[in-house]
Amino acid sequence: MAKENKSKYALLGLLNFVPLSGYDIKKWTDNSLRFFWSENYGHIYPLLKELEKAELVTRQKVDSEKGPSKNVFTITQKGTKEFLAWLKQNENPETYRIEILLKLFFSSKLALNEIIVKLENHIHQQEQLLSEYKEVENGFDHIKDKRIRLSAEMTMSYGFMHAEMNINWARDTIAKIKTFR
Amino acid sequence: MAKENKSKYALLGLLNFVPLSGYDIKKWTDNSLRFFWSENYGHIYPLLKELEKAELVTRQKVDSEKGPSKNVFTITQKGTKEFLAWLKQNENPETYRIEILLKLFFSSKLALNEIIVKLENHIHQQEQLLSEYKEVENGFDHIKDKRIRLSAEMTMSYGFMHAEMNINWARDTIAKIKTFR
DNA sequence: ATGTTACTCTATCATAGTGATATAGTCAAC
DNA sequence: GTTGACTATATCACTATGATAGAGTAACAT
Repeated sequence: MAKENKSKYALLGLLNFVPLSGYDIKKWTDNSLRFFWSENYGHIYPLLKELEKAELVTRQKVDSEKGPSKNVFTITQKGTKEFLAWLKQNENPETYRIEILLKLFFSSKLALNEIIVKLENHIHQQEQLLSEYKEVENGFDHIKDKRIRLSAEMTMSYGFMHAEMNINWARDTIAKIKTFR
Repeated sequence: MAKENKSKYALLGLLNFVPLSGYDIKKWTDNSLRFFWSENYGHIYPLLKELEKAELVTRQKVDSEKGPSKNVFTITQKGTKEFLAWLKQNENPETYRIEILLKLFFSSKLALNEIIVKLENHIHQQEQLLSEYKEVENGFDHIKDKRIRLSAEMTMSYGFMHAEMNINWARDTIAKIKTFR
Protein backbone atom coordinates (compact mmCIF):
# COMPACT_ATOMS: atom_id res chain seq x y z
CA MET A 1 0.00 0.00 0.00
CA ALA A 2 1.08 3.59 -0.54
CA LYS A 3 2.03 6.24 1.94
CA GLU A 4 -0.76 7.61 4.11
CA ASN A 5 -2.15 10.89 2.81
CA LYS A 6 -1.31 13.39 5.54
CA SER A 7 -2.07 16.45 3.44
CA LYS A 8 -5.68 15.39 3.64
CA TYR A 9 -5.73 15.97 7.39
CA ALA A 10 -3.79 19.20 7.15
CA LEU A 11 -6.45 20.57 4.79
CA LEU A 12 -9.35 19.26 6.84
CA GLY A 13 -7.79 20.70 9.99
CA LEU A 14 -7.48 24.15 8.47
CA LEU A 15 -11.00 24.03 7.01
CA ASN A 16 -12.22 22.97 10.43
CA PHE A 17 -11.15 26.42 11.67
CA VAL A 18 -12.56 28.42 8.77
CA PRO A 19 -13.64 27.96 5.11
CA LEU A 20 -10.74 28.59 2.72
CA SER A 21 -9.80 28.47 -0.96
CA GLY A 22 -6.85 26.46 -2.28
CA TYR A 23 -4.89 29.66 -2.49
CA ASP A 24 -5.72 30.53 1.13
CA ILE A 25 -4.58 27.09 2.27
CA LYS A 26 -1.24 27.59 0.56
CA LYS A 27 -0.89 30.93 2.34
CA TRP A 28 -1.55 29.33 5.71
CA THR A 29 1.08 26.66 5.18
CA ASP A 30 3.55 29.20 3.81
CA ASN A 31 3.05 31.51 6.79
CA SER A 32 1.77 30.07 10.07
CA LEU A 33 2.55 26.39 9.48
CA ARG A 34 5.70 26.72 7.46
CA PHE A 35 7.99 25.77 10.34
CA PHE A 36 6.57 22.29 10.71
CA TRP A 37 4.29 21.73 7.71
CA SER A 38 4.38 22.48 3.98
CA GLU A 39 1.94 22.01 1.13
CA ASN A 40 2.06 22.53 -2.64
CA TYR A 41 -0.51 23.66 -5.16
CA GLY A 42 0.26 20.49 -7.06
CA HIS A 43 -1.21 18.53 -4.21
CA ILE A 44 -3.78 20.96 -2.80
CA TYR A 45 -6.00 21.35 -5.87
CA PRO A 46 -6.32 17.67 -6.81
CA LEU A 47 -6.88 16.86 -3.14
CA LEU A 48 -9.67 19.43 -2.75
CA LYS A 49 -11.39 17.81 -5.72
CA GLU A 50 -11.13 14.40 -4.08
CA LEU A 51 -12.33 15.67 -0.73
CA GLU A 52 -15.32 17.24 -2.47
CA LYS A 53 -16.08 13.97 -4.24
CA ALA A 54 -15.85 12.09 -0.95
CA GLU A 55 -18.22 14.66 0.59
CA LEU A 56 -15.74 15.73 3.25
CA VAL A 57 -15.91 19.34 2.00
CA THR A 58 -18.30 21.45 -0.10
CA ARG A 59 -17.41 24.11 -2.67
CA GLN A 60 -18.84 27.64 -2.89
CA LYS A 61 -17.95 30.09 -5.63
CA VAL A 62 -17.39 33.47 -3.98
CA ASP A 63 -16.54 36.93 -5.39
CA SER A 64 -13.37 38.19 -3.79
CA GLU A 65 -12.76 41.74 -2.53
CA LYS A 66 -9.56 41.89 -4.50
CA GLY A 67 -8.50 39.62 -7.32
CA PRO A 68 -10.57 37.05 -9.21
CA SER A 69 -13.43 35.10 -7.64
CA LYS A 70 -12.48 32.07 -5.59
CA ASN A 71 -13.64 28.56 -4.77
CA VAL A 72 -14.12 28.49 -1.02
CA PHE A 73 -14.29 25.08 0.64
CA THR A 74 -16.25 24.30 3.80
CA ILE A 75 -15.80 21.16 5.86
CA THR A 76 -18.84 18.86 6.24
CA GLN A 77 -19.88 16.88 9.32
CA LYS A 78 -18.40 13.81 7.69
CA GLY A 79 -15.15 15.72 7.15
CA THR A 80 -15.01 16.89 10.76
CA LYS A 81 -15.55 13.36 11.95
CA GLU A 82 -12.67 12.03 9.87
CA PHE A 83 -10.42 14.88 10.96
CA LEU A 84 -11.11 14.27 14.65
CA ALA A 85 -10.49 10.53 14.25
CA TRP A 86 -7.03 11.29 12.82
CA LEU A 87 -6.35 13.87 15.53
CA LYS A 88 -6.91 11.30 18.28
CA GLN A 89 -4.78 8.61 16.62
CA ASN A 90 -1.23 7.83 17.69
CA GLU A 91 1.59 9.09 15.48
CA ASN A 92 4.21 6.76 14.05
CA PRO A 93 7.87 7.77 14.38
CA GLU A 94 9.05 10.09 11.61
CA THR A 95 11.59 9.09 8.97
CA TYR A 96 14.16 11.77 8.32
CA ARG A 97 16.06 13.04 5.29
CA ILE A 98 18.52 15.68 6.42
CA GLU A 99 20.81 16.61 3.56
CA ILE A 100 23.59 18.20 5.62
CA LEU A 101 23.92 15.00 7.65
CA LEU A 102 24.10 12.90 4.52
CA LYS A 103 26.92 15.14 3.32
CA LEU A 104 28.72 15.01 6.65
CA PHE A 105 28.44 11.23 6.58
CA PHE A 106 30.34 11.31 3.28
CA SER A 107 32.57 14.18 4.32
CA SER A 108 35.82 12.24 4.52
CA LYS A 109 36.09 13.29 0.86
CA LEU A 110 36.07 16.99 1.88
CA ALA A 111 38.76 19.19 3.42
CA LEU A 112 38.13 20.00 7.08
CA ASN A 113 37.82 23.67 6.12
CA GLU A 114 35.04 22.90 3.66
CA ILE A 115 33.10 21.12 6.40
CA ILE A 116 33.47 24.09 8.71
CA VAL A 117 32.11 26.41 6.02
CA LYS A 118 29.09 24.13 5.64
CA LEU A 119 28.46 24.19 9.38
CA GLU A 120 28.83 27.96 9.54
CA ASN A 121 26.32 28.26 6.74
CA HIS A 122 24.00 25.97 8.67
CA ILE A 123 24.31 28.18 11.77
CA HIS A 124 23.49 31.20 9.68
CA GLN A 125 20.36 29.56 8.26
CA GLN A 126 19.15 28.52 11.69
CA GLU A 127 19.71 32.01 13.11
CA GLN A 128 17.67 33.32 10.22
CA LEU A 129 14.86 30.93 11.10
CA LEU A 130 15.07 31.97 14.73
CA SER A 131 14.47 35.61 13.88
CA GLU A 132 11.58 34.64 11.60
CA TYR A 133 10.05 32.64 14.46
CA LYS A 134 10.30 35.67 16.73
CA GLU A 135 8.31 37.74 14.26
CA VAL A 136 5.61 35.11 14.02
CA GLU A 137 5.51 34.90 17.81
CA ASN A 138 4.75 38.63 18.02
CA GLY A 139 1.48 37.95 16.22
CA PHE A 140 0.34 35.71 19.07
CA ASP A 141 -0.82 38.70 21.10
CA HIS A 142 -3.81 38.96 18.79
CA ILE A 143 -5.01 35.42 19.56
CA LYS A 144 -7.88 35.84 22.02
CA ASP A 145 -8.85 32.17 22.53
CA LYS A 146 -6.62 30.72 25.26
CA ARG A 147 -6.66 27.17 23.95
CA ILE A 148 -5.73 28.30 20.46
CA ARG A 149 -2.91 30.42 21.86
CA LEU A 150 -1.69 27.40 23.79
CA SER A 151 -1.60 25.40 20.53
CA ALA A 152 0.39 28.10 18.82
CA GLU A 153 2.84 28.37 21.70
CA MET A 154 3.44 24.65 21.87
CA THR A 155 4.39 24.41 18.21
CA MET A 156 6.39 27.61 18.31
CA SER A 157 8.50 26.47 21.26
CA TYR A 158 9.42 23.39 19.25
CA GLY A 159 10.65 25.65 16.48
CA PHE A 160 12.83 27.63 18.85
CA MET A 161 14.28 24.58 20.54
CA HIS A 162 14.92 22.87 17.23
CA ALA A 163 16.79 25.83 15.77
CA GLU A 164 18.80 26.36 18.96
CA MET A 165 19.72 22.69 19.06
CA ASN A 166 20.91 22.88 15.47
CA ILE A 167 23.09 25.88 16.27
CA ASN A 168 24.56 24.20 19.35
CA TRP A 169 25.28 21.04 17.41
CA ALA A 170 26.98 22.93 14.60
CA ARG A 171 29.11 24.94 17.05
CA ASP A 172 30.14 21.83 18.97
CA THR A 173 30.97 20.09 15.72
CA ILE A 174 33.13 22.96 14.48
CA ALA A 175 35.00 22.88 17.80
CA LYS A 176 35.50 19.13 17.42
CA ILE A 177 36.86 19.51 13.90
CA LYS A 178 39.29 22.19 15.03
CA THR A 179 40.86 19.82 17.54
CA PHE A 180 41.05 17.00 14.96
CA ARG A 181 44.55 15.82 14.16
CA MET B 1 10.64 21.61 -12.76
CA ALA B 2 10.44 18.73 -10.34
CA LYS B 3 12.12 18.18 -7.00
CA GLU B 4 15.85 17.55 -7.05
CA ASN B 5 16.74 13.88 -6.89
CA LYS B 6 18.67 13.52 -3.64
CA SER B 7 18.49 9.74 -3.59
CA LYS B 8 20.83 9.84 -6.54
CA TYR B 9 23.58 11.35 -4.41
CA ALA B 10 22.88 9.06 -1.49
CA LEU B 11 23.43 6.05 -3.78
CA LEU B 12 26.51 7.52 -5.45
CA GLY B 13 27.94 8.39 -2.03
CA LEU B 14 27.56 4.84 -0.78
CA LEU B 15 28.93 3.35 -3.99
CA ASN B 16 31.86 5.73 -3.69
CA PHE B 17 32.82 3.83 -0.52
CA VAL B 18 32.30 0.33 -1.89
CA PRO B 19 30.42 -1.48 -4.71
CA LEU B 20 26.96 -2.58 -3.59
CA SER B 21 23.76 -4.20 -4.83
CA GLY B 22 20.34 -2.58 -4.51
CA TYR B 23 19.64 -4.86 -1.58
CA ASP B 24 22.91 -3.84 0.10
CA ILE B 25 22.04 -0.16 -0.32
CA LYS B 26 18.71 -0.68 1.37
CA LYS B 27 20.50 -2.38 4.25
CA TRP B 28 22.87 0.56 4.66
CA THR B 29 20.07 3.09 4.79
CA ASP B 30 18.05 0.86 7.15
CA ASN B 31 20.99 0.45 9.51
CA SER B 32 23.77 3.07 9.52
CA LEU B 33 21.91 5.93 7.82
CA ARG B 34 18.44 5.35 9.14
CA PHE B 35 18.61 8.20 11.66
CA PHE B 36 18.99 10.88 9.03
CA TRP B 37 18.35 9.20 5.68
CA SER B 38 15.91 6.64 4.28
CA GLU B 39 15.53 4.93 0.92
CA ASN B 40 13.00 2.52 -0.60
CA TYR B 41 13.31 -0.34 -3.04
CA GLY B 42 10.70 1.41 -5.12
CA HIS B 43 13.18 4.17 -5.73
CA ILE B 44 16.52 2.33 -5.52
CA TYR B 45 16.03 -0.14 -8.37
CA PRO B 46 14.69 2.28 -11.00
CA LEU B 47 17.38 4.75 -9.98
CA LEU B 48 20.20 2.24 -10.36
CA LYS B 49 18.95 1.56 -13.89
CA GLU B 50 19.03 5.28 -14.67
CA LEU B 51 22.47 5.73 -13.16
CA GLU B 52 23.72 2.84 -15.26
CA LYS B 53 22.22 4.36 -18.39
CA ALA B 54 23.84 7.71 -17.58
CA GLU B 55 27.17 5.87 -17.10
CA LEU B 56 27.55 6.99 -13.51
CA VAL B 57 27.71 3.36 -12.36
CA THR B 58 28.43 -0.04 -13.94
CA ARG B 59 26.74 -3.35 -13.21
CA GLN B 60 28.41 -6.68 -12.46
CA LYS B 61 26.57 -9.93 -11.94
CA VAL B 62 28.16 -11.65 -8.95
CA ASP B 63 27.47 -14.99 -7.25
CA SER B 64 26.68 -14.41 -3.61
CA GLU B 65 28.02 -16.52 -0.70
CA LYS B 66 24.50 -16.98 0.53
CA GLY B 67 21.28 -16.40 -1.34
CA PRO B 68 20.78 -15.79 -5.05
CA SER B 69 23.34 -14.01 -7.25
CA LYS B 70 23.31 -10.21 -7.11
CA ASN B 71 23.82 -7.20 -9.34
CA VAL B 72 26.69 -5.28 -7.82
CA PHE B 73 27.10 -1.66 -8.91
CA THR B 74 30.42 0.18 -9.07
CA ILE B 75 30.74 3.94 -9.38
CA THR B 76 32.49 5.30 -12.49
CA GLN B 77 34.82 8.30 -12.71
CA LYS B 78 31.93 10.30 -14.12
CA GLY B 79 29.82 9.22 -11.16
CA THR B 80 32.49 10.19 -8.63
CA LYS B 81 32.80 13.57 -10.27
CA GLU B 82 29.06 14.23 -10.01
CA PHE B 83 28.98 13.01 -6.43
CA LEU B 84 31.83 15.32 -5.38
CA ALA B 85 30.20 18.29 -7.11
CA TRP B 86 27.06 17.72 -5.05
CA LEU B 87 29.09 17.21 -1.88
CA LYS B 88 30.72 20.63 -2.24
CA GLN B 89 27.47 22.46 -3.02
CA ASN B 90 25.57 24.50 -0.44
CA GLU B 91 22.43 22.98 1.06
CA ASN B 92 19.09 24.74 0.90
CA PRO B 93 17.07 24.98 4.11
CA GLU B 94 14.92 21.91 4.77
CA THR B 95 11.14 21.91 4.65
CA TYR B 96 9.57 20.02 7.51
CA ARG B 97 6.50 17.84 7.97
CA ILE B 98 6.21 16.90 11.62
CA GLU B 99 2.92 15.18 12.25
CA ILE B 100 2.80 15.66 16.01
CA LEU B 101 3.21 19.43 15.57
CA LEU B 102 0.42 19.51 13.01
CA LYS B 103 -1.80 17.75 15.54
CA LEU B 104 -0.77 20.07 18.36
CA PHE B 105 -1.53 23.03 16.14
CA PHE B 106 -5.08 21.69 15.83
CA SER B 107 -5.20 20.45 19.41
CA SER B 108 -7.77 22.94 20.72
CA LYS B 109 -10.21 20.21 19.63
CA LEU B 110 -8.63 17.75 22.08
CA ALA B 111 -8.87 17.43 25.85
CA LEU B 112 -5.73 18.53 27.68
CA ASN B 113 -5.31 14.96 28.92
CA GLU B 114 -5.27 13.62 25.39
CA ILE B 115 -2.48 16.03 24.47
CA ILE B 116 -0.43 14.93 27.46
CA VAL B 117 -0.80 11.29 26.42
CA LYS B 118 0.47 12.20 22.94
CA LEU B 119 3.48 13.97 24.40
CA GLU B 120 4.26 11.07 26.73
CA ASN B 121 4.12 8.73 23.78
CA HIS B 122 6.49 11.06 21.93
CA ILE B 123 8.93 10.97 24.86
CA HIS B 124 8.79 7.20 24.85
CA GLN B 125 9.56 7.03 21.12
CA GLN B 126 12.50 9.40 21.46
CA GLU B 127 13.94 7.45 24.38
CA GLN B 128 13.66 4.36 22.24
CA LEU B 129 15.62 6.10 19.50
CA LEU B 130 18.23 7.21 22.01
CA SER B 131 18.93 3.66 23.08
CA GLU B 132 19.13 2.54 19.45
CA TYR B 133 21.66 5.29 18.77
CA LYS B 134 23.77 4.09 21.67
CA GLU B 135 23.94 0.63 20.17
CA VAL B 136 25.01 1.97 16.80
CA GLU B 137 27.63 4.12 18.52
CA ASN B 138 29.19 1.03 20.07
CA GLY B 139 30.04 -0.15 16.57
CA PHE B 140 32.24 2.90 16.02
CA ASP B 141 35.16 1.27 17.81
CA HIS B 142 35.70 -0.88 14.75
CA ILE B 143 36.20 2.11 12.44
CA LYS B 144 39.94 2.41 11.90
CA ASP B 145 40.05 5.42 9.57
CA LYS B 146 40.05 8.57 11.70
CA ARG B 147 38.31 10.76 9.14
CA ILE B 148 35.55 8.22 8.63
CA ARG B 149 35.10 7.92 12.38
CA LEU B 150 34.85 11.69 12.59
CA SER B 151 32.07 11.62 9.98
CA ALA B 152 30.17 8.99 11.91
CA GLU B 153 30.55 10.86 15.19
CA MET B 154 29.34 14.16 13.71
CA THR B 155 26.11 12.63 12.41
CA MET B 156 25.59 10.56 15.52
CA SER B 157 25.91 13.55 17.84
CA TYR B 158 23.14 15.22 15.86
CA GLY B 159 20.94 12.21 16.50
CA PHE B 160 21.56 12.38 20.24
CA MET B 161 20.98 16.11 20.48
CA HIS B 162 17.86 15.90 18.35
CA ALA B 163 16.29 13.18 20.47
CA GLU B 164 17.22 14.92 23.71
CA MET B 165 15.78 18.19 22.47
CA ASN B 166 12.53 16.42 21.58
CA ILE B 167 12.32 14.92 25.05
CA ASN B 168 13.01 18.28 26.71
CA TRP B 169 10.43 19.99 24.56
CA ALA B 170 7.78 17.38 25.33
CA ARG B 171 8.49 17.56 29.09
CA ASP B 172 8.35 21.36 29.10
CA THR B 173 5.13 21.26 27.13
CA ILE B 174 3.50 18.80 29.51
CA ALA B 175 4.46 21.06 32.41
CA LYS B 176 2.97 24.03 30.59
CA ILE B 177 -0.29 22.21 29.96
CA LYS B 178 -0.54 21.21 33.60
CA THR B 179 -0.45 24.85 34.69
CA PHE B 180 -3.04 25.83 32.05
CA ARG B 181 -6.27 27.21 33.44
C1' DA C 1 -4.67 55.76 -21.31
C1' DT C 2 -1.61 52.52 -20.87
C1' DG C 3 1.83 49.81 -19.09
C1' DT C 4 4.30 48.04 -15.39
C1' DT C 5 4.28 45.67 -11.23
C1' DA C 6 2.32 43.13 -7.63
C1' DC C 7 -0.95 40.22 -6.12
C1' DT C 8 -4.87 36.71 -6.43
C1' DC C 9 -6.49 32.38 -7.89
C1' DT C 10 -6.79 27.90 -10.33
C1' DA C 11 -4.58 24.37 -12.50
C1' DT C 12 -1.31 20.97 -14.39
C1' DC C 13 3.25 18.64 -15.52
C1' DA C 14 7.20 15.88 -14.72
C1' DT C 15 9.41 13.79 -11.49
C1' DA C 16 10.75 12.26 -6.69
C1' DG C 17 9.68 9.46 -2.81
C1' DT C 18 6.89 5.94 -0.05
C1' DG C 19 5.13 1.53 1.63
C1' DA C 20 3.56 -2.65 0.47
C1' DT C 21 3.89 -6.69 -1.81
C1' DA C 22 4.97 -10.30 -5.47
C1' DT C 23 8.35 -13.50 -6.91
C1' DA C 24 12.06 -16.45 -6.51
C1' DG C 25 16.55 -18.47 -5.01
C1' DT C 26 19.59 -20.28 -0.93
C1' DC C 27 20.37 -22.49 3.23
C1' DA C 28 20.01 -24.26 7.95
C1' DA C 29 17.35 -26.54 11.25
C1' DC C 30 13.76 -29.35 12.82
C1' DG D 1 11.39 -32.66 2.97
C1' DT D 2 9.12 -28.81 4.77
C1' DT D 3 9.30 -24.70 7.30
C1' DG D 4 11.19 -20.38 8.16
C1' DA D 5 14.86 -16.88 7.78
C1' DC D 6 17.36 -14.47 4.75
C1' DT D 7 18.92 -12.70 0.12
C1' DA D 8 17.76 -10.38 -3.95
C1' DT D 9 15.10 -8.00 -7.68
C1' DA D 10 11.21 -5.75 -9.22
C1' DT D 11 6.83 -3.30 -9.67
C1' DC D 12 2.36 -1.05 -8.24
C1' DA D 13 -0.51 2.55 -6.55
C1' DC D 14 -0.18 6.37 -4.51
C1' DT D 15 1.62 10.68 -2.13
C1' DA D 16 4.46 14.82 -2.40
C1' DT D 17 7.32 18.44 -4.62
C1' DG D 18 8.74 22.46 -7.31
C1' DA D 19 8.06 24.90 -11.16
C1' DT D 20 5.39 27.18 -14.11
C1' DA D 21 1.31 28.41 -17.15
C1' DG D 22 -2.48 31.31 -17.54
C1' DA D 23 -5.80 34.61 -16.43
C1' DG D 24 -8.13 38.15 -13.59
C1' DT D 25 -7.73 42.54 -10.44
C1' DA D 26 -5.94 46.73 -8.85
C1' DA D 27 -2.77 50.48 -7.61
C1' DC D 28 0.38 53.66 -9.21
C1' DA D 29 3.29 56.06 -12.28
C1' DT D 30 4.76 57.97 -16.76
